[in-house]
Amino acid sequence: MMNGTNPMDVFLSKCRQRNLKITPQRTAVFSALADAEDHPSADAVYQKVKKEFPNISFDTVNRTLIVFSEIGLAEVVEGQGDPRRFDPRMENHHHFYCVTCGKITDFFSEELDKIEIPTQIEQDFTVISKRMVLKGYCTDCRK
Amino acid sequence: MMNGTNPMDVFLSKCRQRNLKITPQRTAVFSALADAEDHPSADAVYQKVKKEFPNISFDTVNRTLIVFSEIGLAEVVEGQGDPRRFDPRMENHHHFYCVTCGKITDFFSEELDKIEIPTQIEQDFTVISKRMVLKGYCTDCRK
DNA sequence: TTGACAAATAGGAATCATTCTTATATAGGA
DNA sequence: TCCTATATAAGAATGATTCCTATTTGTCAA
Ligand SMILES: [Mn+2]
Ligand SMILES: [Mn+2]
Ligand SMILES: [Zn+2]
Ligand SMILES: [Zn+2]
Repeated sequence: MMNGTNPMDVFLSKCRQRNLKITPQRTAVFSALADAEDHPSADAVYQKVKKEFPNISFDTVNRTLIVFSEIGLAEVVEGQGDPRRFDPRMENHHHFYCVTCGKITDFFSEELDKIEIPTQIEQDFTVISKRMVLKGYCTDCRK
Repeated sequence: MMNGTNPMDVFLSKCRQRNLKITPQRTAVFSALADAEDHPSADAVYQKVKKEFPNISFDTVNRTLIVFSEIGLAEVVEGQGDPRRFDPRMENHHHFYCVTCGKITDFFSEELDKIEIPTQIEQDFTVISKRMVLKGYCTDCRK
């Protein structure tokens, strides 16, 4: 049998691997996150999903997102003490963070990906991800 | 008249520049932060300062730290939706974040500092800082 | 040195995000 | 279809941060 590689198939197979039930709520949260381009907070995802499931609770959305981050369907990205923000994009990439509006913009750079981590760090720690985080003003916020 | 370059002198001159009153509380918060090596949260700084000023309020510490970050005496560093963490070290440097215990370890690398930001990003945004953020397990947390 | 006043503070309330608790509902295998 | 481990909704509890306001204080000009 063939296993597609579209996001929904990945979701289904990851859930089955982990014996996580495929509930309508979980599926809806996944779709909402997968579609998001804006590194949404749990509350932002909740607002989206609520349109389809008016009765869903914030707790379910939040818990589900954390589960996703645990099983490799999303990643929790760096914030500034703001609510957690979730990133559905699992490819290696980098972030620009606007200090005015808080928007996080993805960008890609093979150059940056190639960067060598200093030997000392590699020795002392087990590195599982690396990312360049830029801060500054986005197009909208610089006048 | 000579202007020292030790941290306390920098603090005093920045405050005077901005017409910020030099209060015992502000001074104590600065000292506590300047001594910290652990990217403390506002609450961590509060606990330290309280030993010297038992009556200081959390709000004063928190507000003061935010002021410091606004006038270039500290920087708010990336967290994970945890409370804000503050970094008194203003030299360009990089971070290793332990996903288990949350400890943030500084490291330096001229190599990383030299990295070129992609032209597209430079065009679209005004970049004010760049930092490599590594995630993984620290010495204590990897078994 | 003193007085005036803008700025800063303490303390507590309010807000906001997150996590916990528990009674109920349900997905998925037997 | 039935059973049971999981998942859910709802709301309480927690934790961090910010706001509010009466009071205090650093600074400067007289
Ligand atoms: Mn991203
Ligand atoms: Mn640092
Ligand atoms: Zn912006
Ligand atoms: Zn650790």
